[in-house]
Amino acid sequence: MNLQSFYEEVPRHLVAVDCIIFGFDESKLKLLVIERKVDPMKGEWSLVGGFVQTGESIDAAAARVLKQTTGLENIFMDQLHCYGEVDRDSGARVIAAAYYALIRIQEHDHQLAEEHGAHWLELHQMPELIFDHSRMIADALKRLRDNARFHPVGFELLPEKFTLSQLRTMYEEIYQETLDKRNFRKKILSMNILEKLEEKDKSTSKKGAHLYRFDKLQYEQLTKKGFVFEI
Amino acid sequence: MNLQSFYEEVPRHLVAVDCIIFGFDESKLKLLVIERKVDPMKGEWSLVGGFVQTGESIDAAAARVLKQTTGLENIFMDQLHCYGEVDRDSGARVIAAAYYALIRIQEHDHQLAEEHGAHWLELHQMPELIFDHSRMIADALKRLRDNARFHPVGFELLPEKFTLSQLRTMYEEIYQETLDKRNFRKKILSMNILEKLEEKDKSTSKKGAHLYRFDKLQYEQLTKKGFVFEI
DNA sequence: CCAAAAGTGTTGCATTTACACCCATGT
DNA sequence: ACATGGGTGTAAATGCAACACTTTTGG
Repeated sequence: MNLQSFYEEVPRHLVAVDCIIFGFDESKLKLLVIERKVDPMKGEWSLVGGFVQTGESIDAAAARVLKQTTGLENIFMDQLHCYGEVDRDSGARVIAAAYYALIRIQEHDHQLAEEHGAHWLELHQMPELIFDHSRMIADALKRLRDNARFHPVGFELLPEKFTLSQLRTMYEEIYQETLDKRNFRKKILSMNILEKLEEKDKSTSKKGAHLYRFDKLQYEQLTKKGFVFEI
Repeated sequence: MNLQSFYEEVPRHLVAVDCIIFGFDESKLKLLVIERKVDPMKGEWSLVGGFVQTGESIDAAAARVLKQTTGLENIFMDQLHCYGEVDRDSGARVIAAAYYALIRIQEHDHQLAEEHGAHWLELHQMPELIFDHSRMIADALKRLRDNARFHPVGFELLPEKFTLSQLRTMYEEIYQETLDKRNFRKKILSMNILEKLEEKDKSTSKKGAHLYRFDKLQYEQLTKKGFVFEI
């Protein structure tokens, strides 16, 4: 068998990417889903997705799909899982690599999203989605929870400057449990990975809450010395 | 655009599976690697792999590849990651889903493995492998460590009956750190997920060490009640 | 002046770590 | 009788969870 035939005898497959895009809007964890515009399943709820092109890495395909619907680039995005059941897509045999992304919901291109039929829905009011997309969402949520516990990825969901209340609320949303205000503060501040700003956010109280910024550089320094983030 | 053309316009890809097969041989964590028998890279070290066939799920393809080289079925196997860089395989554009498996090294078909040019190599004397296979191994090891910390997957590497010393040695191998004998015993026994057998293993000491068996059913019961395994 | 969110410490309890000697037995 | 790995308990330190009041200020 020569080199040529070794690869040529092998069947080829459609490969798609699907994106589970998380956003945090004030106090709620939300997902970007679209009304599907193509058959099969036209009009049904779906994740945003697309096919991997020739000469395009699957990571690049996922980034492209994300940009198409949100206008955003250089976003936190991680491969979730590759779904390869033969009949998972009712239109054809499609292997799907799912990616989950954490974006700052405020910063995305609302108009672009609207043009694509995209909607931000809260997690607990998610409708049934096509194919195995509901399963993907369940898997992504589990992954987000696992990941956010030991890595400071949550900050990707918040504006650059945030209050400790916002931060705590975000974690409460992710884990669906209330966190003690004092213990949370103590823990997160003791990590020394937040930069306290002079500015205050007065939008939610008369007194105003200090704004903080995640100090990524400092986090990386500490990590090298053995520090492990944990919520 | 009709349904037919929607899928037909899309490029198709070769999809491979590669298996990172871990085994624990007495006291060492090992990996099954082969001397590649086809071009390109014939004769180089490689993970065992194969192409996803038409009508075959990617999980099934991985299970098939595992069986081909070890003779084993119904093995703990988890998808690691899908590697999709365009140039990762120098022979053609191939998207690879990597799986990692934990097997009881004693139970595999040695002869079959040998026929496939397979060798068990210790982790820290692993040669350079083709393509991105070394990267896959690094990722798999990290995943094994993450997974074994909170899930009782380590038992998949041990014989059905094992001593606490074997169990501890296995974790020491996985994490490359020594564990206190008494504290380890205390912790693992307090979980109530091990069944103590009457039998003793006298192969490593005059006195003989009690054999234990992982009680999977019990573990699942406890898990339902909120128990979380942790080493 | 009052409503509403921000900010602040202490204590008991549980968990984790460190650590050293006796036991059983085959040779 | 002795060498070898198996098996056992306690005390100190650390980390974690529970808990309530004061501060600020815009309206």
